[in-house]
Amino acid sequence: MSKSIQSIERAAAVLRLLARGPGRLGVVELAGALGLPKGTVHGILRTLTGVGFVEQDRGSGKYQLGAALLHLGTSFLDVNELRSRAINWADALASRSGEAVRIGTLLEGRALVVHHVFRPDDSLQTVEIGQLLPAHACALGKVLLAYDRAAATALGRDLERYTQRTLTTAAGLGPALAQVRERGWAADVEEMTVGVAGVAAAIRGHGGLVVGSIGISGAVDRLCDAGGTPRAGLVGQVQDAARAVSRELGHRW
Amino acid sequence: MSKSIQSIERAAAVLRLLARGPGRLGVVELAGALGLPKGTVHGILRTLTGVGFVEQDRGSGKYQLGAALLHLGTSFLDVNELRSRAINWADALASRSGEAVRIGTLLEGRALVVHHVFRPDDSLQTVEIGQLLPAHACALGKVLLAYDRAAATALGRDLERYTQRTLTTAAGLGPALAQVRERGWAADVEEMTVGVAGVAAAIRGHGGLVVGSIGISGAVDRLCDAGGTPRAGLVGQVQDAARAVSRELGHRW
DNA sequence: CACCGAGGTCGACATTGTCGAACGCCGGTC
DNA sequence: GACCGGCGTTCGACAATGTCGACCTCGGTG
Repeated sequence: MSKSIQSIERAAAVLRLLARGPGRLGVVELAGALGLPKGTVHGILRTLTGVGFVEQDRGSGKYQLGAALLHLGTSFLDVNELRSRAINWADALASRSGEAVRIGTLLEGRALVVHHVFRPDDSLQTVEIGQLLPAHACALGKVLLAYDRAAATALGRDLERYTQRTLTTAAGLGPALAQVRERGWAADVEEMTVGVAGVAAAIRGHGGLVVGSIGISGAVDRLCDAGGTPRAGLVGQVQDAARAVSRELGHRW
Repeated sequence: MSKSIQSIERAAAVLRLLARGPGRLGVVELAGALGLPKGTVHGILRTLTGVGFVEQDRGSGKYQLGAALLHLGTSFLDVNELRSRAINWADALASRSGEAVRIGTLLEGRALVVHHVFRPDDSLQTVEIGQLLPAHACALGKVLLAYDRAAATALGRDLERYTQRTLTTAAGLGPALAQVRERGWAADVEEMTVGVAGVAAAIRGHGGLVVGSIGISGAVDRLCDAGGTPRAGLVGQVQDAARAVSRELGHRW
């Protein structure tokens, strides 16, 4: 691959920083984070503001993400083949299992939620589409890591801890991923949130490459038996759904 | 405002084209639409692919939007003040009125849905957050146009027709917007979809500037009386909600 | 099998973005 | 209330940078 266009890469880096940072950021903060002169960063921000990707807060003068990105994001959902092919199967899995279903794909070493079906009861739930989950602490992400060696090694040694049970070392995660490959499914039991567990399996595309993952998540005592192991019936349902989506994407078993 | 950075503007134009076009687009299609040599467009696409804003379909070689945009879009929702301040009031309006609630803001002359609360029953409904609605054919959009002369004039004379009742001329829309300003609320009765009506009112920010709109939409026979006029009670509820959000944003009445 | 059109590459050119210094503004502080 | 420091912003000279069109490779087609 030849050279990339510098200014566009920098603009993308600015947007990524604004997405990560909790709120608004100033010119000098961004310049510091990127190691660029503030004049340069200001020019990028001016342009991004012009196209609606960034908005400036009047008064504080700081910058935040702009509305145009929201439309781009949902437009992505419209054309994303993984999602559109999987929607029906996700609905079916949700009603059969009685749990919330999510579909994930790998983005920058984390699991991006591209689809989300609520648990089929009337409880309060929020849409999680577009969220980035820590790959090492959820079933959805473990599946993705298990079949993407590059992403798994790029995570580094020390992983962020969310609960007592989070796998926080490469040494601990490696065997877990091997087990995922062996069994064909992944689980997370209170590794990200206390009281919550998940089960997921891989979705494969044309050439057998893993392009995403589908899984359920919910209260530990519904998903797992007394020993803390995911119920076999649910695991089977998840695997069936993953296979069905894979077949729909053109993968031959 | 000084000069903007050319390559970033072009990259944004590419993304906008990809978002508009229903599916994937090729290098030459994009180059043709932008009036640029294809070598240049290819360089932009290569860079956008590198940062994850664009994905290339293996096999066809065509390009589509990338996953990174989804996360940026939802990150925008997290920091958007209009949305975060309005969420509680939107929920309240939905349960009081019994209808679906949407909050909109102006983007490129159309109404961008930044929040959406389902109608409080168990019917099948899809999330509309991120959608761009035609401003001239929905209550949400009419409110925004009524208080933004620049956007209203930029629409041009001939507007797209969706139903028999769509206002398709500037001559027809002008008085309608004047009426919105006068009454303080807007309505659309089967102007975008047959059988569906909507009512909306303006949300004002700090300085009294209109920053968005909030409204309900649903079946005509629920929202309107026999004469096809929105029920006064519902109009009042929408106006109350709009006022409440405005107050929360710092607007003094 | 030649042809067309697709996506992709390459290198010379000068346009284009970069950079650092200087400006104006605001809010603190002494 | 004069000062200072920090912010976002502007400006212009320089050269690094992206642009552009010709060229390449590959599939599908008549």
